[in-house]
Amino acid sequence: MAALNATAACVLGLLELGPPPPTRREPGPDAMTGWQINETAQRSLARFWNITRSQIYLELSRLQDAGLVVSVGDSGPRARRPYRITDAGRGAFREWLEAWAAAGPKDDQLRSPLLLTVFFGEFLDPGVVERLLEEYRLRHQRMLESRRELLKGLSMRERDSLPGSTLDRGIAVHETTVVWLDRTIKRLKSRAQSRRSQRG
Amino acid sequence: MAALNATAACVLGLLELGPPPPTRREPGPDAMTGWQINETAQRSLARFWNITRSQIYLELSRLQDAGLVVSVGDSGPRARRPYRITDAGRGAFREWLEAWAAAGPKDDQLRSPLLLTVFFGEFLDPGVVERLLEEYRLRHQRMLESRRELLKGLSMRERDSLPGSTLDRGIAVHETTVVWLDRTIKRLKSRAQSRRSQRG
DNA sequence: GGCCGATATTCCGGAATGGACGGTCATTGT
DNA sequence: ACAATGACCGTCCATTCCGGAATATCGGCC
Repeated sequence: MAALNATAACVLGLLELGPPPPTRREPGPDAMTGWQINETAQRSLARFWNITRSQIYLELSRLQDAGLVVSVGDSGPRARRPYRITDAGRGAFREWLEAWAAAGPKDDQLRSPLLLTVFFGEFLDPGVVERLLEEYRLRHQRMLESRRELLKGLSMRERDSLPGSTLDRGIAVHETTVVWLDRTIKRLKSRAQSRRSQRG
Repeated sequence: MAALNATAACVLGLLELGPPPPTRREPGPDAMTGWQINETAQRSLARFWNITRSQIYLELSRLQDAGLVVSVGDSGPRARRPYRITDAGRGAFREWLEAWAAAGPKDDQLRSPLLLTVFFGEFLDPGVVERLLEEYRLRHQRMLESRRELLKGLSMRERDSLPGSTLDRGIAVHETTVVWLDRTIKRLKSRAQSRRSQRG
């Protein structure tokens, strides 16, 4: 059987973790629809591992062909189709995860619109850059707060768990970003200042 | 003319910035080969905006078709083909950049093997996770140092420039990561500890 | 003069992206 | 009762992105 790709592995992983208890809706025990998988992914994984809906659905049908998930019969209302992970699926996921870990550390791949804009910022009007950075600051501040709320809602046990640590790191990065944005905005302003005084 | 994609825009931007003076080789003034563009990108952009060699070459020939770059005649030794940005290219880049900035803030897209492993870490042997995190720590520590070196090599003016700020942020993020890794490793160890004492 | 490693480009298959599209169901207003 | 609206849910598509294989040229070294 062909090796899993990252999205397929994540789908399996999320299925194995099962639907989050609070949101748990009809789709029987430990079954999730593509839509639910996507929602869950967006709330957890997506912060550090991008995933798209279309790819999730694609992988779900491939995983079904490979017998790693099964579509549970009662498709309920609408066209939604809940899937459950099989034993073969659990095995494949473990295998993938072990190979993944054994492959050793790999660099992050990032696409940061913020950093790209700053990098090419000298070609833009300083005022435009400054306004944009202020907007980013606000945005990161908000995210920071919302994630702190999230952390508050966790039990001690959850906070110390490995998935909990990923939240920790999100918070740290947002904090760092806000501080860095403040510094960068200040620099921009002082440069504008000195340019004005040179001219005047 | 069709809108530029991100890679095409980056190629134009890098061409406009021109080859870095120290490495400057034959390819006439302000001309760069695909290879050089890629090298430059990997040293600067790539930290926060992923780019692949194959896409660079693809976009170069498209940009040439669109008249935004020209291939300068003297292809020198080997099959290498230097390109220079045209006035139309400069215009297109400015346009793209302004539209990009005007579109407002956008979230980063990240693919972090480290975070993904931690997220699914409960399915792995704790020892394996711990070793892996140690390796990541070492790696980030090294990157941190190399980027600090880079910063030291910059003039005051360069350090305060917008591209210089992106370096700043890289340093901040690596620092944060090392601290977070230490914390996470410590937690892992203490969990192993308490599990052992429960059993014993 | 032949081999090797660095330079340089091309090509390809698969994965990822983002948005458009088309249905279905629940609610709400009339 | 019925229409309209909007939230659900899944599919599809064009394009971009990714990584590595294949290829070819050159410089230096024995």
